[in-house]
Amino acid sequence: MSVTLADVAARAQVSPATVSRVLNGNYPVAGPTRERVLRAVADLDYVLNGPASALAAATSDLVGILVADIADPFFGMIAAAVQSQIGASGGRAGGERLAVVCATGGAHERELTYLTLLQRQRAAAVVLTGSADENPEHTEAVAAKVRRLEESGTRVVLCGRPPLTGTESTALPFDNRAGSRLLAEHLLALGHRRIGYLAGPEGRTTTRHRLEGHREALAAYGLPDPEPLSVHALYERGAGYTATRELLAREPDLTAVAAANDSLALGACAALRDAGLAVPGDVSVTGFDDLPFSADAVPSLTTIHLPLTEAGARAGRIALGMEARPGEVLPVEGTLTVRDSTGPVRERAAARG
Amino acid sequence: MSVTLADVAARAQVSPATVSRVLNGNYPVAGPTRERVLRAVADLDYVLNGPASALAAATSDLVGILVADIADPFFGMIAAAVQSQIGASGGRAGGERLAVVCATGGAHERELTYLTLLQRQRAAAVVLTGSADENPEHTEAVAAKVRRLEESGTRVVLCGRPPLTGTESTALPFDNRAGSRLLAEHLLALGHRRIGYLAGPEGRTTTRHRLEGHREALAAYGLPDPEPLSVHALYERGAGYTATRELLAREPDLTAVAAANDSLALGACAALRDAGLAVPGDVSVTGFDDLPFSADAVPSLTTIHLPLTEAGARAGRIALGMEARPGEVLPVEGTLTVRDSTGPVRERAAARG
DNA sequence: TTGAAAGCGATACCAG
DNA sequence: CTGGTATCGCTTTCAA
Repeated sequence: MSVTLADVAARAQVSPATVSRVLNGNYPVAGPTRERVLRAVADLDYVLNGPASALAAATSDLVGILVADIADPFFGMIAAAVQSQIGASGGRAGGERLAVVCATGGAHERELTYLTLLQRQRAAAVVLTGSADENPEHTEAVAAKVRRLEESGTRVVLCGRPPLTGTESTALPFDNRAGSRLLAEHLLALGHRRIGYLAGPEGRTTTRHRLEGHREALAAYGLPDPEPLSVHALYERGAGYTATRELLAREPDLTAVAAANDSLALGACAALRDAGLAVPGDVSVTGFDDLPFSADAVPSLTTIHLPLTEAGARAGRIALGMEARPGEVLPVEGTLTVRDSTGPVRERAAARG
Repeated sequence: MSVTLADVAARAQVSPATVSRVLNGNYPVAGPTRERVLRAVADLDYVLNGPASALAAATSDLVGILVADIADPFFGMIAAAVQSQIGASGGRAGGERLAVVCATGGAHERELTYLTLLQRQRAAAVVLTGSADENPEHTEAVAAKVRRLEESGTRVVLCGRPPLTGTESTALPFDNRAGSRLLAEHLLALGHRRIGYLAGPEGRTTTRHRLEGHREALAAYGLPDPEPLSVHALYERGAGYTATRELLAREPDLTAVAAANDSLALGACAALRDAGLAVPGDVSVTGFDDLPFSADAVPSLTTIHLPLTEAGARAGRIALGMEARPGEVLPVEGTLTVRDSTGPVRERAAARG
């Protein structure tokens, strides 16, 4: 079969224990001995057996990252940042840790399934990203699973997600409510009064918080509850497209559309274009997440800058046990970034003419 | 400690062997016995120990996916498709397999590092995506690593990447040359003659193949070699921005810009806008990858439709050993999709006026 | 600083 | 169809 630690030990004329110590670098080993071992490792082209060491050490080098959708750059950026930290250094066996990225599709059930799978792998840490399902039963089911993971030594981090009470997990929540409020205030300050709102899917924390922020801003301007101007849709471009067409059919005199995330905003742009409405000027579109490409798609864009990379990197460090105490909550604040002016309100009829 | 298979066996009054058989479902077990075991598993809330079974079985439930950049939807779509297959069914222990996504940043060195890490994990399969480094030494180093992985039972799939000779890996290459040629032909047919070209980073297979296709098209029209109108840049939006500004400064009379991938195209759009050139009409921009959001960013877009989802799904199935014979090459053809008209050539001066 | 040896928890072969 | 058990390769006390 393949080369084992014993083979290396034999060649270096030391005991397996010593080889293990050299490889893990967690025990003192004399210089010359160390050299000899490393040479043997190189000579034999030896690669440690991960499962075997994980079994013996009762922990692995894997870090799980749960996201709703890998193809969505919102999660991609977070995952990349987490990985840049966990791959950077540390880890057992002088090695790097590997990121297991799991796409839940926002389905609660798959979230639990993946947590079990990661528990099975004895993952060193798990990072849960994005919005959480608000169903109390589901929340409790996740909390229970998290507790079990923690009992078996897995560190849990919540990134862009509310804290999970009764667990030791560290939370890095985003201030979605304030961000959304600022976004709406921006449109209101420009004079918009009939603002369509693309809310996310129902029953998710981000959806509710962002919608609440939006409402607060309108209320402060003495405007009626925006309920009739809001549509719920999945956080996907296609859903944003459909929802916007629906909104336009229902409320033809909108002057602006605010979206709860950038994917929805992109869909809105496409829908407006197909409806014969030019995007900058005629109807303003605002996104939320401030993804790099969004500014190209939505030339007059106002977004809330969520420091995804920073948050992901922090999550990664916490996952490695380099920061934070158990159960700590470290809010990640959003910053309003006006990418470009959304311009003055125009009469749709005129612009269309 | 935690519940083990032996505990389950005791509670179900069967041997550990039987529990293992029930859990893996790969040996016949009598109905009633099976029931009893499953009940015990549920009662004890038992979760299989992944490392232990991987050690005993000499293979794990992990599938590695190497990508250049997780935050790039090009790779995100492929990774999502691979995952949809491998998570769907099969796998040991009636369970699903987990995807380990590794971001190499296009760096050859990290590619080898990750392959070693996956070898250490005894990954069931590895999917290498995207362009390959053309340096012969590097190619040989990767091939050697792949051979070693294959020797230890890991299946290797190359998705959107050229075949690796001397290995048993299955390749699903894209026809980059033909795609790029079609793209340039499209612009030429519209009357463009001074076409800027944003090539990818030097020394990568996709860069070369796409550039060759571009050149072939120009040559067929009797145009000079486009060398002076080409700029190499990393496959990133920021690099596309910089490269386009550079190109515009050097060649002020361009009427179109073709980009070797969509990230570059997005950067080009931003650069043109900042340079005071409107995007549709004044200068045409073409992307390559046909990512969902690109059409929003580049309203007059022509792209080569690369069936990323289909290719990823096939890669996933092959990784599970459900398709293809060792060493097989299954080309994935691109299809020219004209998303929208890039419109007639206009005099830049006029458009600017 | 190094070695010997007892597990870690499942798998799969060999019997029955 | 089920049970006993050697084995997988490494980690980590405990001694020396």
